[in-house]
Amino acid sequence: MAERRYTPAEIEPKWQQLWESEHTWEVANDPEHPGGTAYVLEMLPYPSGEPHVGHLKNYALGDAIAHYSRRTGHRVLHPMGYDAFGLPAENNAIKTGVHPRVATDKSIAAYRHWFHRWGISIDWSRELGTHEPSYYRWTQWIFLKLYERGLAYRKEAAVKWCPFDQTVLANEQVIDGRCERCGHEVELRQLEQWFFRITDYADRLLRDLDTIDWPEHVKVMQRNWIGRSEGAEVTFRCDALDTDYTVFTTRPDTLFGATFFVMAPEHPDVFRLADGTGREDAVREYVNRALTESADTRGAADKPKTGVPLGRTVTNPVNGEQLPMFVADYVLMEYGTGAVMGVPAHDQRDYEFATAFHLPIRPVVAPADIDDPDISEQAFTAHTEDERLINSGEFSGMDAVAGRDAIVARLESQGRGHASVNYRLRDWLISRQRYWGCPIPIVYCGECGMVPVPEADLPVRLPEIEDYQPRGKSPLAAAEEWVNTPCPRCGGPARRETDTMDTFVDSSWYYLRYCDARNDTAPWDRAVLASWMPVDRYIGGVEHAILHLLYSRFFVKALADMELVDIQEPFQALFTQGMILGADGNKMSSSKGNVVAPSQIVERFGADAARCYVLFMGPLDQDAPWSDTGVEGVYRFLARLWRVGDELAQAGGPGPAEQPAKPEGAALELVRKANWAIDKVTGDIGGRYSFNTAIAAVMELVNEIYRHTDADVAARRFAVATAASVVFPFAPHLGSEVYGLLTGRRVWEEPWPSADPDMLVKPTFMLVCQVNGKVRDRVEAPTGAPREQLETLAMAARGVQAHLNGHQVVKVIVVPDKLVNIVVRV
RNA sequence: GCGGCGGUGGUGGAACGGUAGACACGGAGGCCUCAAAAGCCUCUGUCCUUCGGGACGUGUGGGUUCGAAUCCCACCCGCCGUACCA
Repeated sequence: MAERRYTPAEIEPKWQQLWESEHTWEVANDPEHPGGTAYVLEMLPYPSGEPHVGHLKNYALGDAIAHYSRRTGHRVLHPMGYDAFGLPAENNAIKTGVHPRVATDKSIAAYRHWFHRWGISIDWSRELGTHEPSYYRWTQWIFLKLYERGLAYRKEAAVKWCPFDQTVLANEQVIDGRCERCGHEVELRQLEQWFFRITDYADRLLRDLDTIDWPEHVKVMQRNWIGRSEGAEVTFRCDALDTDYTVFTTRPDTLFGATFFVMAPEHPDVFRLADGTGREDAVREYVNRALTESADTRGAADKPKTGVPLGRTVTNPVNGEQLPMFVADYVLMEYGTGAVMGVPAHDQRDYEFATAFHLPIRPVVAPADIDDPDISEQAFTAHTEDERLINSGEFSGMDAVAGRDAIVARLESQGRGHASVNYRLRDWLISRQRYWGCPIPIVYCGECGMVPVPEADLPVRLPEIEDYQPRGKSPLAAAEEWVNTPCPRCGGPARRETDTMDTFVDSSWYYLRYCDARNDTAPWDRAVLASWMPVDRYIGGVEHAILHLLYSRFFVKALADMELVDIQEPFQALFTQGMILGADGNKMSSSKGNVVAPSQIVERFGADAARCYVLFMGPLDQDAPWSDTGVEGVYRFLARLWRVGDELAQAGGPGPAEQPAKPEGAALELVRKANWAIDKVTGDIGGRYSFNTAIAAVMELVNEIYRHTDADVAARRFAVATAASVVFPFAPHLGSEVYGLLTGRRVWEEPWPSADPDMLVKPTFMLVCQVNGKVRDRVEAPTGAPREQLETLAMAARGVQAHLNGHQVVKVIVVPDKLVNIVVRV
C-alpha cells in the first residue's frame, strides 16, 4: 500500500468550501432567542497589501475563542470588515494616479481570500468596508447626531499640522512632536477645524474603566492620557492692565509661597502685557524663538530654565504681594490656563527658574518636626503624613490638608478662586484636509451660515476627482460641481465642507454596525444591538490602547446619552496580543529583511500548522520571535495526529469513538490521558487564554497514543477522536478531518467534551519523599491514603533512610496525594 | 523622572507556596533504507561520580516558611508607555 501522507493542501480547501457553501458560521439576529450569546471580535484590519503574520495571530486567536464559545453552547457573533479609508491608499494614489478605491478594494480582496484560506469562522453575511457609502452614510448620521447635541463643533484653534501629509492631526496622533504616520515634525497652525467634545466625557471615561475587564496596563495608559488632577483655580489680578489671570494649581496649600508668575509664550496676552514696559523687544524675541523651536528641543527634560520678565506684576490674592510676571517656555499653553504661579520652594521646575533668575524661595509647608525644610539643593516636594503650613499668615500651623481647604474656602468667599479639576485630555480634532475619508455632512450658506445636511440626503458621497495632491486644503475643494450645492435650508447658493473625517471616526462604531449590518433604514435596530452588545471578547494589538479604544468608548457613551444604545461600554473584556518579531528578535520590517509572509507558511505547511504555531509560540500577550523550525515542529505534531487517525479509519471506518466502558492496562492509561487532556485544554482556553499550554497538552496526548500502540482499538479511537475534538479550535480543518474520518460526524456540531471525573484520578500516585525539603526518594502510594500511612511509607523509603541516619526527627509535613517532608535536626 | 511589564537550559517557553525545566526547537546516538527524504525510538540544565548516587542551579543580596522561580524588603539589568501636565 502506498504511504499516505498528511496533505493540508487537499484537506483544508475541502472544509473551507463546505463551510462557505453551507454558511456554517452565519448567525441570525433574533433578540428573542434564549440561551447565551457571545460577541467575539478582533480589531478590524486596515487593508494594505496582504495580511501579515500579526493578522494571522490576531484572527487565529479570536477564532479559537469563537469556536470554543460555540461548542460550549453560545450563539456566537464573529464578523469581519475593513477599515478602508486612510492615508496610505491615498498617498499611493498621489504617486500612481490610480484611485485609492482601486488599491483598497484589491487589498480587501486579498484579505478576504486569506481569511477564507486560513479557515477563520467568519459570518460573511455581515462583512463591511468603512469606505462603502452604505457604511459611511451612518458615520455621517452619527456626526449629525453629535452635532445636534453640541458634541461636534467647529472652532479656530492652534492645531497640530503635518507639513508632509498636509493635514491637521489629533493630539493622540502626535508622538514626541512628530506625525505618527510619516514621522515629520508637526507645526502649529491657527485653523478653523471640527472637534468632538470628548472632554465632556473625561470623568466617565476615567470612572468606567473600573467596570470593564481590561489589562491593567491599558487602563493605566488611558488614565494617564485623561490625566485628571484635583486642585484649584486661583485668580491673580494685574492692576496695570486691569485684567484677571487665572491659574490652575494642584497645590493651593502653597499659595503663600508664590514669588513670581509665569505665562506660556503662546499666551495671547504676552505682547499686550509687555507693551509700554520697555521689554517689548526682549519679549518678542523670546516668544518668536520659543515658537519656532521644535517640540523635541523645547521639551528636553534637562533643558535649563529660560524666560524673560514682562515688566508687570500680579497681586497674590491671599496676601496682596506683588509678584513679578515672566514669559517662559516651560509653561505650556495647552495645559491648564497657560499661566502658572511660581512656588519655587515646592515645585522643582519653579525652583530651577527661581534659582536662574535670583527670585526668592520661601518654604510654606514643612513636616511636623522640622521648622525649616531643606531647600538648599532642590524644592521640597515630598508629602509626609503630618506636614503643616508655615509662613502662611493666619493659616500657619494648620495641617496641610486642612490648610489647603481653608485657603480655597477663603478664595472662594472672595471670588478669587475655587476647587477645580483639570484634565490633560483635549477635544478630539477630527477634520483632515485629505481626500480618502468620510465627507463631513455640513454645508456653508452665505445666508444661513453652517447648515447640517438633512438625514434624507445622506450619504454625502465622496466625489470623483483627478488630482489627489493635498495643497494645504482638502483635494475635495477642487471638485467644484460637488462643492457648490444649494443650501438645504434656503435653497440659495452654498458650499460643502471639504474636509474629511479622521479615519478613527469610522472605526469608532463599526462593531455596532456588525450587529445589524444590512439595515438600510437605520444604523442599527436598538433591540438587535442590545441582544449582542457589548462585545464580550475584543482582541487586538496594544498599539490601539489609547486612540481607538478611547474614541470607541466615547462614542458609546455619547450614543447612550442620546438613547440610541443601551450600554455604557463597548468592549467588556479586552485582550491585547503581543507582537510576532522577526527570527532575529527585531520588529519585522522590510528594511531588516526579517519579514515572514504568512502566505508562504500556509502554502508549505497548511493553515492549521500556521495557526497552531502562532498560538504555540508562547503566552499570547507577549512578544515572541518567529522560528521556521518551530512551525515545522507543529506541522509534525499535526501530521502525527492525522496519520494515526487515518490508520484507525482505514482499519475500522467511521464508527463509534466513545470512551470505552471498562478499559484496562494500556487502554486505561490512554483513556486517562485523553481525559486529562480534555480537562487541561478546557481550563487553558476557558479560564485564561493559555493556548500554548493547551496545544502542548494535545501534543502530550498524541505522544501517548504513539507510546501505547498496544492499547485496544476502542481506546485508541477514543483517544484520537478526543485529540481531534479538542485541537479543533486551533486547527479546525485537521480537527474536522480526523474527527470525521473516525466518527462520520462534524466536530463543530458536537458539544465540547467534558472530562470523566473518574478518569482524572489514578488509584496510585508517586509520593515525593523529602528530608529537610530536599527530594530523597519517590515511592508508589495509594491515592487518598491517610496521612499516617503516607508518613510510614516515606519513613521506610530507601533514599529517606539514607539521609535520616540517626538524626532526630523534629516534625513531619504531609501533603495528601503529593508529598511528605521529614524535618530532622542535624 | 514617573507608571507598567519582565529576567528560568544552547533557544521559545512550563511550573494552585510542594518533584524546577512540561511541550517544542536545536543537538547527540540508534532503527528503517542500496541511498536519501520522510518516519520511528533513546538521550540531552551544569559539575562531580567508585555509575549506587552526590553537589549546584530560576538576575543579585537579604527575609518569611518544614519547603520559595512563586510571597516580602533592598538593589541590578532589559523592554514598553509617558513626560517641563503646574
